[in-house]
Parts: sequence; structure tokens; C-alpha cells
Amino acid sequence: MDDNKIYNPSILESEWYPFWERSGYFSPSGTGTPYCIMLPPPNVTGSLHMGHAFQQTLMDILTRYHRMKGRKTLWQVGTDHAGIATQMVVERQLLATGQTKYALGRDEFVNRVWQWKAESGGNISRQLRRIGASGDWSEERFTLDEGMSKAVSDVFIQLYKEGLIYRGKRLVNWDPVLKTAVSDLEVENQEEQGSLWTIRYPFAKNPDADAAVTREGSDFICVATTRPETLLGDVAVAVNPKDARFTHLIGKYLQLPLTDRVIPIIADDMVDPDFGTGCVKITPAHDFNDNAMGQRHNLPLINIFTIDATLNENAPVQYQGLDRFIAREKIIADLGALNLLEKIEPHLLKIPRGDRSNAVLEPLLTDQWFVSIKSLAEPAIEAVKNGEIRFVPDNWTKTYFEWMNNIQDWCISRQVWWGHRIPAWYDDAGKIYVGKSEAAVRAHYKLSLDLALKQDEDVLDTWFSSALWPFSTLGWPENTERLQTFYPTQVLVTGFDIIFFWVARMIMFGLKFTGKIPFHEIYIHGLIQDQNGQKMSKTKGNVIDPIDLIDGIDLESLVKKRVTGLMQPQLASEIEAHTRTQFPNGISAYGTDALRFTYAALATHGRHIRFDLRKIESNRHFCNKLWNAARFVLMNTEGKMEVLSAAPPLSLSAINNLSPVDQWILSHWQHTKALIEQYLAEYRFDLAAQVIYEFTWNEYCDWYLELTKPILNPRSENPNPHEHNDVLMKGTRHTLISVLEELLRVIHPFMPYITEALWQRVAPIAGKSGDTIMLQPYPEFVEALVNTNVENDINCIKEIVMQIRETRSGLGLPPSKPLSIVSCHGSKEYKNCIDSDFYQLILKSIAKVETIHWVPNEKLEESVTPLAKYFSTTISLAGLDISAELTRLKKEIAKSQADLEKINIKLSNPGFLAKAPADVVAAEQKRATDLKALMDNLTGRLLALS
RNA sequence: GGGUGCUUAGCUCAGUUGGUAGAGCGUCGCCCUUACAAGGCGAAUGUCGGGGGUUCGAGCCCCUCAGCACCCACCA
Repeated sequence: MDDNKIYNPSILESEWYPFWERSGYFSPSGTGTPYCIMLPPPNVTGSLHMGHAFQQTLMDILTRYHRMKGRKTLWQVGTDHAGIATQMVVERQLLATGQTKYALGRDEFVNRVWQWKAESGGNISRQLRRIGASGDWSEERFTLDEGMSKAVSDVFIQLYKEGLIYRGKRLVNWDPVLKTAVSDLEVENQEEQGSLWTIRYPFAKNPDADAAVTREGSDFICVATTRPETLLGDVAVAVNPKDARFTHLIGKYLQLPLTDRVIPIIADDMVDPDFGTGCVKITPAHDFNDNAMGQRHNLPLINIFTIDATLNENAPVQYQGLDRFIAREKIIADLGALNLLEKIEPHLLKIPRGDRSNAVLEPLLTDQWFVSIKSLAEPAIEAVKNGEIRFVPDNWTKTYFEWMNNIQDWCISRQVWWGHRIPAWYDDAGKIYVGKSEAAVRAHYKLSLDLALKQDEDVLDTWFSSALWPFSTLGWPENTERLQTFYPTQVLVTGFDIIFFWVARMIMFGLKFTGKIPFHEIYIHGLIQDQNGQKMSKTKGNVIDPIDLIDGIDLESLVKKRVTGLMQPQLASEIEAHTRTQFPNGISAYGTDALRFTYAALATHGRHIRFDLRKIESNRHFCNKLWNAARFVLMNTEGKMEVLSAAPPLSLSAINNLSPVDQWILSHWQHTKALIEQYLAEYRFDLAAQVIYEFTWNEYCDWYLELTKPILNPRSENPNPHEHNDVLMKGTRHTLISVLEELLRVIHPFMPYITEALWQRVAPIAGKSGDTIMLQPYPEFVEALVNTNVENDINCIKEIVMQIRETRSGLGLPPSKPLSIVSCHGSKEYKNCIDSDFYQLILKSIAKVETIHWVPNEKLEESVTPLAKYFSTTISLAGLDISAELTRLKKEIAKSQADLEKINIKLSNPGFLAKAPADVVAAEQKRATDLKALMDNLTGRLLALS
């Protein structure tokens, strides 16, 4: 560090991170019990957002903490190929130059994606480093690496052989824009305003000869639908068998409008008689419910859509080639013209959209690969049920069970080009051969070389390879040393949004292929939102880039960043306006440490986290406070004392020679360390951060450093036996430096840069050697340094000082005004403190009083003026403005009165006296006595002043 | 329809097994006291969403209502 008064984070960051990485400190070392965390791999070509930075900070805190605890620690980093997402980015780039992937062809397109990965793939890793992440970069992995691909292929082949992967023509969620199937999880159902059309289906003349008889005055029945265009694929109309209005029609036939088809009226319990008209059109090829019903009733499937959701050859010729929504308009118009449209009502409905493309998805019959999931789910449910795997906070367990108990087969094939190619080959007859390669397949199935084989065109869902991440990154299927050492991993740190996508699947695949759980604990953190509780998104224009919080950004750059590359450019002006309002001066540079500490403080066990700049600002102040506290300590130790001998900081006999304030801070510090470790064990980063903040600022700086000043800087006047005391001074210097040195180590996992920079200068004086703080042991609780008596003494001193300050402030007494204080009725502890020469020194210095001495209550002279709870003064208050103090006293009397009444009611309650624990009763009684005394005192003060 | 959260000071949030309601920021005074004005000292501020219950005692446990948010699900 330099001697600058102002802490400057950017210098520290650029200095220390490269040093750590270069020195290999991030790689596992030592012989301790292994500790491993897997980084949820971010998209390789993505960029770091708040959620990443938050999550990675928490992982880095755990990693650095356990590394310092002496465990052989690995934070496995890497990136995900993110099939659809990455492909879309490259497609968009192509589109900008007027090209399409089809024109390029598959191989060339995939080359382009690799090229893009090469260009931008390092971006997210670089950003991760800016956060201070101590991941093992030397073993970075990518889901499309050779090793990972082998793992994927092995898993696929084994599951296929066991019949747990199968191929079938099924109704799947189809994205007509991306032209691929997606899994159920990738569907986002959004409530949107639509219409409910009621359509007349005329009774058929044929083949049912008696149709005319059953009509009973009506020529048609009415069917309500939100998707009129699927009418062309209808194969039946269903009614509820218990619905008396229609029972006589079951088995009759209807003429399907706009077509030449005749369809039956069938009965099915699933029909809700109260919805719409009570008659449902059944389109088994384009609706999941209808599909199920179709199977129950053996109905045919008529697919009317192509893969981009235009109408195909199964539709009447006038509709063929039309987009589904154009066709809808035309069909409505045509039905109207035929007088077959009963009515149109506005209707709120759930529209399924793709989570990537936002396109309206279409249930479509296609050939796809599926994982039969039930048998994999059972052991995964059991592992959580029996406590082998634990969710933190544990309420997520229920969410997990809900989903796992109702899990559906997983559609794993995607009709995109970027990803793991499915290891399956087909001959001309369509027979499937699954194996590692074409050669392996030929060998295994003994196929002749002239049999033409063609590999499946599809790739696997990105999450398929992600599911293997905890063991494939460690070398599986090879039984590597890394795998043996670090698997199962300790904890998975992730958001609740991917419990189903990722967490559940890792558990299933981990158990299936390694026979072991992938991790012991799952820490689920909340999701970061903006200061208004809105999700951060490009579209909303409320994204804050964590790097901008570290380095700062001017307003114009921020605006530019937010409005460029928008999917909906019309939002730009609004985004610009609110950005200018919210950040009139841009964002200032807060530094990585302040950002990290803020993330830790925000990591409550709640579900949503609002990010507010005020918090990071106060944490930058905290860094500055620590910085300056260290300057103070260095100023008083560097070159002024011999270097301390090695740990433990002080021998027991030496402790007894320390001044009470030194003994106090050492004692207080022990509790603090214990608390921080307890909170870290409970994943309460927020509480740990709070304890660090409070100890550092409120105890170490506000009290301890102030209390050391009279010892370190003796005044020439008013000699006191404890001033100019070399033994005390030496002890204080030792304590100052050794507590600071430990404090830096304790804070290091949270704020790595500032602690490293300060430690480098502090450590040598404190007798510590080492190249880096990050490999030093984490300070531990030392029972022998706990001293309850001295803690009580200092609490008395603090109380006295605070009362004197309060009095000064209340009476408007300037600090320069000498104050004579006479103790009137403090307890025995107070008497002891007042009588002590050492504490006299402290009080005179800190509270700036001239004289202070103990006087028994009964000997109080009449001339003194009661000033505070335990104190009276002999100085004249004439000329002071006491009106504010009088008001305050009256208010306090009223409050004490009210409190006292409440306690008296409690104490006069026989139930309370009989049933409450004795210590609680005693405490209340003491409180009553104290309050009574306080009231007397307050009243006395009021009288004396007025 | 099922499930899960949330509601505490002006704002953002803590509150561990029930036992005197807390922090940061903001506000209001007084201080440039030689580590820090990104600072120090002091002060004000809450019928803990409403109602009911259990208990000697409820912010915390139970029931209920209201508002907000999210997740899952086959209402055309």
C-alpha cells in the first residue's frame, strides 16, 4: 500500500490478481481434506451479468475460506457451449451480412461458431477474473471439449443400451422460428389477451343416415376454441358423458367446416361442461390434451403444419402455404361467410413461448429422442429424502420433490447444428445403430461396408452435457485422480431458476453413472433484481454490468450500452430517459472488494434481492475505513516496535501485562471470529458480512483505536501513572498489529484485494511470513483470550463515555468546556472503573472531562446537578440553552413511565411469576428496579435544570 | 387448480430455540479532535399487513382474511 488517505481499488486489483494466478495459488494444494465447488458453466460467448457476479462471489468466498482452512481446494471453472443460445447469436451475425446458415451449410456454419467462440470465448473468463475469482484456470473445461464429448457419448450409449433413451414420433413443443424441438422446461407460458371463437359444426348428412332425426331442430352444434386454425386438423368433437344436453348426440357425426371430412361426436370425462359450449374440438396432432384423448379413443392424427408452422398439404388447398396466423384470419372470415361463426369473445389465455426465441410454440408431431426418466428420478428423490443431499435453505426440498414426483420424459434432441451430435446412425431402411462412431457401429453390429449409414442430424440438449458437469470435468469416464479426490463435490451454489434444468439432472446422472451423489449440499441463492424489484433485462434497459460497478462508467457510455443491440429498438428512448434520470452522473467506480462485500451482504436466504447502489457505496466507505484504520496502525507500529515472534500472538503471561483495552479487543475478537465461521457454515454470507462490518467499524475503529490513543500518544499535562508507560505502549502496539493482521485474514475471502495489499505490509510487523495472504491459515477462536471481566469493565467505560457525550450534546456543551463529573450511584462495577487510574486516564482523554470520582449516593452534595444516569456535575450550567434537554427529559420520563407500567403489569401477573423461568422473572424485576431508579434520576435532573 | 415465498423505521432489508424491536442509507443537530469529511459525536423515527387463537408472554407458533411475487399444471 502507499500512504494515500484515500483507498484506490483499481491499483490493487491490477497488481494482485495476476500475481496470484501466475503463482499458481488457485490450483489445489496441500494434503487437507478435499473441498470442491463446480462453477455452473456460463455460456462460452456470453458476458458477465449481475447474477453471475453475485453467484461467483459467493463461490469464491467459500473457496478462499476453505483453502485458508487448509483444505485441498478446487474451484472447477469452465464454460458451456449453450447450443441454441450461441447458435442464435452467430445466426444473427450472419443475417447482418445478408447470409443464412442454410446457404453456408452445416460444416461451415459450425466452423463459424467455433470461430466466434475463439474470438469472444475468453471474455467471460476475463470478467470472472475481475471479480477476483480464484478458480483453477489451469484446468478450465468447455462442454464441447474432447473429454466432455466422450463422456456425453458414453452416457448416451449406455442409456440407449439400457432402454432408457428411446426415439419416437411424439407430440413435442416445437419452435417454428428456431425450427427445433424444445423440452417442457424451455416453454414459458405467458398470459395473453386472445379470443374465444364459437364455431358452428353442422351435422353430417352422411354416413349417418339418421342424423336428420337427431338434430331436434338444430342444424349444428357449437364448439368454442382459442385456435380456430387447428380446426382443419380436427378428428372429433368431445362432450362430457354426464352432460345431459349432449348425451343423445354421442356417436353422431358432424361435417367439419371448410373441409370435406366428417367427424364423430365422442364422450370423454375430461370435457368440462361449464367451459365454452361444453363441446370441444379434438385435434390430436396439435394439442397435448387432444393427443391424450385421441389415444384413448383411437382417433387418427392429422398434422396440418410444416416445421415453420405454415399449413401443409393436409389442409384444404386454399390454405396451404399460409402462416398459421394468416390462416386463422382467413378461416374466421370464411366461417363468417358461411354463417358458421356463432360469436367471438375476448379471452385471456396462456400462450406457450420459447424461452430463447419468444416465438409461439406449436405442439408438433416429430421424431425425437427421449430419456425415460422415471427410473433415474427415483434414486435422486431418495438421495434428498434420506439427507445425503441437503438443500440450503431447505424449503427448496419441497419444490424439488414436487417436480421430481411428477417428472416427464425428457426430450433431448434438438434440430440445431451447434452441440453434441447424437451418436446414432441409420441405414436406408431406417434401422438405428447407436455407438461411439460409424466405425464402432459397423464393427459392433457387423455391418458390411457397402451398407450406407447416415448419422442422425440432431444434437443433444445443452443440459444433457451440463448434467454430467460435476464428474465429466474431473475426467470421467476415466477414473482419474482428480475424480477420486474431488468427487463428490461439497456444495453446488446456484439459483432456484435452474433446479429442474440442471440440479435435478446432475443428481440423476451423477447417481446413475458414478453411483455417488454429485454434491452434498445445494445452496440456493436469490435472484438479483434492480432497485425497483424488476428483473434485470436488456429489454427493460435496467441492466447493470458488474464490471461497470467496479470500474465506473460515464452516463453517455452507459446510455449507449443500454440502447444498442435492442431486439425492440422502439424502446430506446424510454430506456435512455430513465437511465439519465437514475444515473445523472453515470456510475462511479466502487472497486471489486466493495462489490463483493455488497454481494455477500445481500445474500440473505430470501428469494429476491434488490440491488441498490446505496449499499455498494456504503461498502466502498467500509473499504476506505479499513484502509485508514490500517494506516493508523502502521503509523503507530512500523519502525516503532520489534517484530513480533511467531503465532500465537502472545503468551498467556504477556496477555496479563496488556492494558485492559487490549485485553478487551482480543476477547471481543474471539467471539467475532467464532460467529463469522458459524455463519459461513450456515451459508449466511449476509450475517457474516454484517458481523465483519460491525466489528471492524464499531468496535475496532470506533472504540479500540480511540481507546489506544491515550496510551500511544501521552499528553504532557496531567500526568497519569499509565501514561508514558513503555510496557503498556508496547503491548498496545502488539495488539493493534496482531488483531489487524488476523482481521485481514478473516476478511480476505470477502475482500481479497484490499486485504492482500494491507497484509503485505502488516504481516512482517506482526511476525507473519508468506508470499500471500490467500494461503495463510484462517484465524481461529482462541479460548484463552476470552476475558469476561475485562469485557464487562470496558462495557462500563463505554456506557460512561456515551452518557457524557449524550449530556454534552443535549446541553450544547462545547467539547472545549471542561467538565467536572461526580459519580452518584453507579453499581459496584462502575465504582471499580472510576477508581482505577487506568480508566481515569481513558475517561479523561476520550470523554474530555477534567476530574471524575466516585461518591456514594448518600454523600452527594446538594450543590451538584444531576447530568445523566449515573453522573452529576459541579460546574455551572448558567447561560446554557437547556430547553431541548428539558423536552428530551420529559419525553424520556414518559417513555420510562410507560415501560415501567408494562413491566409492573407483567410482574403482578401470577401466571408470569409461576410459569416463566426464574431468570426471566429476575431479569424483569431488575429491569423494574432500574427503571424506577432511572425515573428518579430523570425527575431529579428535570428539577435541577428547571 | 396445486405449490412456494413475501408484507418490520421515509427507502432497502436483518431479526437464529417465543422473553426489553435492529442495521445500512436518508433526515435533524453539533464537530475540519493529528487513521479516515468516503469521517466523528449525538438525536428523531415502527399499534412488526388486518383479524382471531395457543401461551404467563407472540415480529417469531397455529388458523383466517387481504395485498404482492414466483413456480408447476391438460381448462378447449
